[in-house]
Amino acid sequence: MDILAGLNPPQREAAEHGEGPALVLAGAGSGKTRVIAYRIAHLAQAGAARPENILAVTFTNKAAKEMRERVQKLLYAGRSAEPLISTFHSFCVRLLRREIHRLGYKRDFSIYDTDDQKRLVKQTLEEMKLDDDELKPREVLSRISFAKNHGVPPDGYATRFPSDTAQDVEYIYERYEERLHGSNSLDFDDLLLKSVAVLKNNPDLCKHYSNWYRYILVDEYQDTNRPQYDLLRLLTTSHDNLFVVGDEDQSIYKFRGADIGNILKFEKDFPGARVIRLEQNYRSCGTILKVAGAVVANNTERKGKTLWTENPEGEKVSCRRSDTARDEAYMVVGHIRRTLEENPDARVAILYRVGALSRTFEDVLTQQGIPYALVGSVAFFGRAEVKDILAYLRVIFNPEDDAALLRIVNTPPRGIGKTTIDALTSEAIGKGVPLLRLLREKAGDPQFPTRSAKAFQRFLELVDKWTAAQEGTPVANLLATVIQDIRYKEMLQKEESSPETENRIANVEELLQAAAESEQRGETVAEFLDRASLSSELDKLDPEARVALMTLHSAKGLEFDTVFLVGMEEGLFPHSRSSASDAELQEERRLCYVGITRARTKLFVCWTPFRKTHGPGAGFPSRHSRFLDEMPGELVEGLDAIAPGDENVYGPPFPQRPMFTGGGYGYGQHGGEWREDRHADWRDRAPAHVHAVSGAPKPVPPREGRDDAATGAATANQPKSIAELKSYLEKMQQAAASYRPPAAKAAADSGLREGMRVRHDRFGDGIVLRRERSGDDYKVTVTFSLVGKKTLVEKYAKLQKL
DNA sequence: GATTTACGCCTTTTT
DNA sequence: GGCGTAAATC
Repeated sequence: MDILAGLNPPQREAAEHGEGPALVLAGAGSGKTRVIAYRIAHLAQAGAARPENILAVTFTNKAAKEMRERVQKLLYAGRSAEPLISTFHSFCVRLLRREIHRLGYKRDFSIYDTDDQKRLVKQTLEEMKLDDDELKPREVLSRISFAKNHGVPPDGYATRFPSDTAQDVEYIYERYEERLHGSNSLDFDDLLLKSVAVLKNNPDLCKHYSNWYRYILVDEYQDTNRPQYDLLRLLTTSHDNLFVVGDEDQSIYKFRGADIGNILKFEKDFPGARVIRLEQNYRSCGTILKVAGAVVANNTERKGKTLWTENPEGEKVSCRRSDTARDEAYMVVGHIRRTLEENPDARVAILYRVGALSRTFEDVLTQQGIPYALVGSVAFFGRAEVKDILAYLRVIFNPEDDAALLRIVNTPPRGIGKTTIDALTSEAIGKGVPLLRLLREKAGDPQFPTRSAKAFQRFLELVDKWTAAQEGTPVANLLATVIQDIRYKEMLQKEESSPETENRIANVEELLQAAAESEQRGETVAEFLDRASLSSELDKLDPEARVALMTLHSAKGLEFDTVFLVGMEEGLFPHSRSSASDAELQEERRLCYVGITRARTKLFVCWTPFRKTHGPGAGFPSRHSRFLDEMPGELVEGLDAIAPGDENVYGPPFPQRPMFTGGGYGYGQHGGEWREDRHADWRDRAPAHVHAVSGAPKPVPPREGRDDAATGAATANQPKSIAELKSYLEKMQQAAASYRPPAAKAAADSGLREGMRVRHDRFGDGIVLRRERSGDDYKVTVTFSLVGKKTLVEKYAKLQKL
């Protein structure tokens, strides 16, 4: 059977490509996963390579899993050997578990997550007696990560990246690396870097792996970073059968070190590379594709390709302006409701730039009883209770894992307090000795305070007991013993008794279940821990879910019938923190492109001038996203709500500026020049744009070229007349008035009394237990039938009397 | 040393 | 309105 029969000519050309490098430029929805899967199957079936000599790398577990399933469908099931299809990170872990001893680590190394990393940096900061106002752990970490990924060792840091804090960072970086190594642990970056190092330092080993993996395929090549690139180079030392698939227009991980240059210069890096373009899109309607193309055409950093489709043109894209974020949510959910009524099998997604936007949509969906799947909250393995238990396992497995030990040494509380820990930690660091070993010394040290020593002894006895039992005990049983010994569930119950507790206990149970399943699959403890470290929330997105909520980043690679792109506002999208340079702006635009191209048949783009950022009172109107301006007016219905007017009525167009976080933004006129003024009140200035002007919708005039000024493309959204300006101002004022927190009224007298039955948006129905003054507001304690007792601030709770 | 309360910050994106 | 850390209190 010709397994390639279902492919179009360029897809087929790619799948049949023989030896040598190849670059497949695959536009959104052009079937790139398909091409990789078919190529793997083809290589194996045509006898070019044995399956086990094929390596395919992806970025997410989800993509790897999908790929595996597709390949399995194409090849006969039940082969003894299978191609290795894995993420970069799991491939590296696999490699390192075998080879890391060559770098002076033990094979039982731990993988530090962000929490662990932060803890480490924080300790060093404390030790240095530095205000963490000056240097935030997160910032330090990202600078360290940046240095590591650019091959800059600690002692070269300050010279290479001079700044007033560079010396401090260099010092922290140095300690950080020392302690990581001292804990026999690797951080995320290390997984790649150490893999590269081990291959680089051992040419024979490198050759061995390169010989083994005769054919290497890479998905999402545009997202590779420098170490990933280095790794691929090393793995291709004895051949150049590197087949990469990517789309420069979907490169959205620069902040994480992805280097779009890798895909742009592939042909230079791998001379003789065959380049294949996949430009036929099988996913979206013509209109959606054109809109996406028009937006991304504003980017300069691209190889350029034009997607086309045989799909119908479809409906116009709909642009919706709402008065508030809540209205936006109601509007979107209303559409979803109708969509699902028409077609219960439809798959719908709400996509946003920042995760914080999900809440309002969750509220409204819950309220209306529409089930949804949220990607990106706290992942299962990120839950505190799960991490606690796993930390126990980590310590048993790698006794040098200080970060894990610090996490569990007083969880549950066993009388080993912060002061004691701090003292011991600095001593351990000073001596360069793992914390657990120091604990052992102290437990037997007669000079040490007996109370603490006793506590240590009890703790160590447990650890020793588990360590002894580890061999030959199934992980799940081991974990069950741990949980019992430390009375973990009891601790959870003691902490708080609410539905949340049950949830936590359920999570602990689920972890045991996961351990048992892992065991059944024949995985080792290490493999179980590795999977926990490398898994993410996206991996378990229910593909059956009708409504999915996620960030634009998470949405890459997915597709939906209907997509709502919400929060299309300047400052939010493009995000203010990503609008400083043209390169960042281009990345935001690619993100927008990714969002648009997720939609199969219908796309909504939504915005509101009044999105409450944080806390009440910061209500400055925001401008609609410039990406809306970049969409062709004739393909988008509803754009006229942001009606452009005559260009010259009120002088030059207002410059577009990012929104500044922290205090709203505004523009004030000073000395005849528009400039940013964070404190300018919007009422004091002419509006930057007009919307919802009654009647006279005017098509958006064609935009000619781009204004490449540093401030971004200036657009013409001017009020058309004084009358319109007035009505605009009135609208704004009305909106602002209704925008005040309900507090003002509530504080006067909400009429709430103890014993009353009330309803809460999220918590459901309940009874007021207590109501007491607090400042110029009331605090109410309510027992909800669903979630139990909660104390709420009346002005925020928006309780409805029943 | 542990628990409770207050405050300040938040909002990039994540293998 | 939530979360995490710092300060206050037992």
